[in-house]
Amino acid sequence: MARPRAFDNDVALDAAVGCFWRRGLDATSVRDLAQEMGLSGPSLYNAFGDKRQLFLLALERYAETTLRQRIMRHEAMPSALQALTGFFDEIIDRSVGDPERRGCLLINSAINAAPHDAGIARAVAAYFAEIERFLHGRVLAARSTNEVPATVDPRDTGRMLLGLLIGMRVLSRTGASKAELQAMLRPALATLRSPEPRANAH
Amino acid sequence: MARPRAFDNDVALDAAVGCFWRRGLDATSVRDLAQEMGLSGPSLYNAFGDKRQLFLLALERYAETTLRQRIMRHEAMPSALQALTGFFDEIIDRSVGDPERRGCLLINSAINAAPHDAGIARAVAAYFAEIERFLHGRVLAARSTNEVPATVDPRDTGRMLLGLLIGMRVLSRTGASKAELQAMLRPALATLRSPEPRANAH
DNA sequence: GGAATTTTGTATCGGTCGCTACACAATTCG
DNA sequence: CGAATTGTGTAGCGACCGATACAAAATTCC
Repeated sequence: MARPRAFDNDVALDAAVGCFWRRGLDATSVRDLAQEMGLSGPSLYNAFGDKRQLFLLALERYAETTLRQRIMRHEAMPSALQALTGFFDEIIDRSVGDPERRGCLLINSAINAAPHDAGIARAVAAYFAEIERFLHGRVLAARSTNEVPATVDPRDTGRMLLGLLIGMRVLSRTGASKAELQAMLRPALATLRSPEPRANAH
Repeated sequence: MARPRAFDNDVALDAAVGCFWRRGLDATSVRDLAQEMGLSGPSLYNAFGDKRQLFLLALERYAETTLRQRIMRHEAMPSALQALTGFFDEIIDRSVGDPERRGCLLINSAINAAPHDAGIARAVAAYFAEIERFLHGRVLAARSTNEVPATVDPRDTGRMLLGLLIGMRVLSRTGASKAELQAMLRPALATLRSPEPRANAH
């Protein structure tokens, strides 16, 4: 009923995700965004509202294409314990495999956008809660199948793994090596695997 | 041999630390800094160089007055295990006790300043290394006095605790409660205290 | 083919950014 | 008391910021 758009919405959003991921909300200018998204000034405002709304849309796009997709893929695995280890292994690989060392957009946003904006803070907290729900759920599932001993507290352990995940992502942004990331994960996973050495020693 | 300065250097630096701590390097303007530090424009440049140099000085001031002071205080404790638990307890208290939820300046800087500035990245990595050295050293000391079993790997565990510390600081910036921070720490410290249940069960 | 509607590109708005030129004030040395 | 040196305050530099006015272009409905 009117002139059609000359760009693909999701492709443009992915480009915006890349900008915010690299430089954060404040350090990314609307001109940077427009250029990287392949559209010019007013088209951006016409399609995505102002810069803050575009940021929120980019956060949701990131959560959908990166976070939830990864969670669902690992929740479908038969072994809950392998889902946890595979989840972290994949994050390590993605972290050190990124030559730009962007870390995680959600975690970056928790630091540099959330404190000044209650709406962004609420969104980021909700995404964190999704991660924690996954971790907690997998620990719970692994316990129910005796992959993990009953002495492991699912809620506390889920939170610990979330904290460790965040720490790994921050350190990966400052250039931590794959070996360092694997090392810091090892004691935490060892807790899950064999907190009672006598039980599975042979 | 000339006109004396009308302000105290450290007092002004502490004010700069507060600015950068709350809002980060990019989001803090030189005008904000000058006002909060109680001096006007050119005096700031005359005394501290440009904004980036002031930021590096503020990082060092923060490390000296907050980080190293806390590390030395806990390294002086007779029990290395209590030094670790006390270190984390204090950080939890400081985190939830801060009404502005500023988190940790070093960690905030790792996210929003380090990626675009190799010098800042190097400084932040060095401060992280100081924390890791403390954590690693205390685990090592606790192991040598059998406060912690020999099965605990000091290097891996030190790195894990550093990652967990970072995660806690990030989550504290988004408004995590004291109970949540304590919960995520619990499984990690439990690993240190009793990784072999049969040994100290009674 | 118009009328209506939406997108696109140019040019630009007021505001803020980091930073500094310049004149003036305050101190030490002779 | 000058002379020399350093800190301070006013004013303003060019550059960039987020956001928009406006007209031309491209589509659908009739």
